[in-house]
Amino acid sequence: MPELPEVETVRRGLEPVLAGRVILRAEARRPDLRWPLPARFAARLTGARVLGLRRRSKYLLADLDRGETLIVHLGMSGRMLVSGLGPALGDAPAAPGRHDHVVLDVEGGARVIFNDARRFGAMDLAPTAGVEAHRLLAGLGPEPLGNRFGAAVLAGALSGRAAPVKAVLLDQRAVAGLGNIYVCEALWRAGVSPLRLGGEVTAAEAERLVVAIRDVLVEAIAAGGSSLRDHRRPDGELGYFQHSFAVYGREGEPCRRCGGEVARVVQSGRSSFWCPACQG
DNA sequence: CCGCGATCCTGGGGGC
DNA sequence: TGCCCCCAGGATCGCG
Repeated sequence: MPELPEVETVRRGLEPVLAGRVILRAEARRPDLRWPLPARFAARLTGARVLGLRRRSKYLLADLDRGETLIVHLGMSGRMLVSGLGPALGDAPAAPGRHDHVVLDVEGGARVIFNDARRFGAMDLAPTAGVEAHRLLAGLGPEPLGNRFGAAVLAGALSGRAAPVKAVLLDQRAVAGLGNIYVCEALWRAGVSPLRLGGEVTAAEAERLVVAIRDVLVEAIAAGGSSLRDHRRPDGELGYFQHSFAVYGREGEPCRRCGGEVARVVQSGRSSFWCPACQG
């Protein structure tokens, strides 16, 4: 599910609930997520104060006052849901249900539940110092909205690659945080076919791709992400960027630029949506 | 090293 | 209503 804009939306929703607060109680209801939860997971969280919430690519990082950082990946279907904000809001802490794998009760009465039907999500705890060297984070490329990403960096990642540009953009080592939706949308905005080989992408196209990637991510974050099936904001509300898709999920519908028909092609098992008329 | 198919898991939607 | 097949926002692993 969640690509960078959805994870950033979750981070922003959790921050006011978690930042500066003590986790009074933690419960691991199912330890077998994508990988097993680390030893003494609940005990290491219980009593810890959350110093702040960061995002790296599609990972949420909660820094704790004990020198550890909670690393969270939402996988395909993961959600972080907040309840218990108080009777004034008509909201009592939700009783954990099916697929609610981790429950955090926070100082002040809020409850944060990690729900993940498919269990492709993951959590781990690691020392805050050097957390960027954690095995899940070490190989990630630059943040697309950060200063270390640009046309030269992208061109370098594409250069010499025989894989389609679609695959290179999905590979988190080239640039970190894009998934199937935003790669399709960025390629459409840049006028580049997903089928083009990485090594055949010109410098001008790489520049257009950088602009397109940044624009689509910024717009999607402002919309609270895209809610197709699984994505929810922590307050349960939906994102609405799905209404702005130019190509994703629009096979057979008219291209918003040229009126041609949006096509779908499967590349390494994932659907690519594109306009053959205006993506060369 | 590179590219790609298979794989983990569950649920929703469409067709019959 | 029920069943079956296909599809899904991710990322790793192993094979050729």
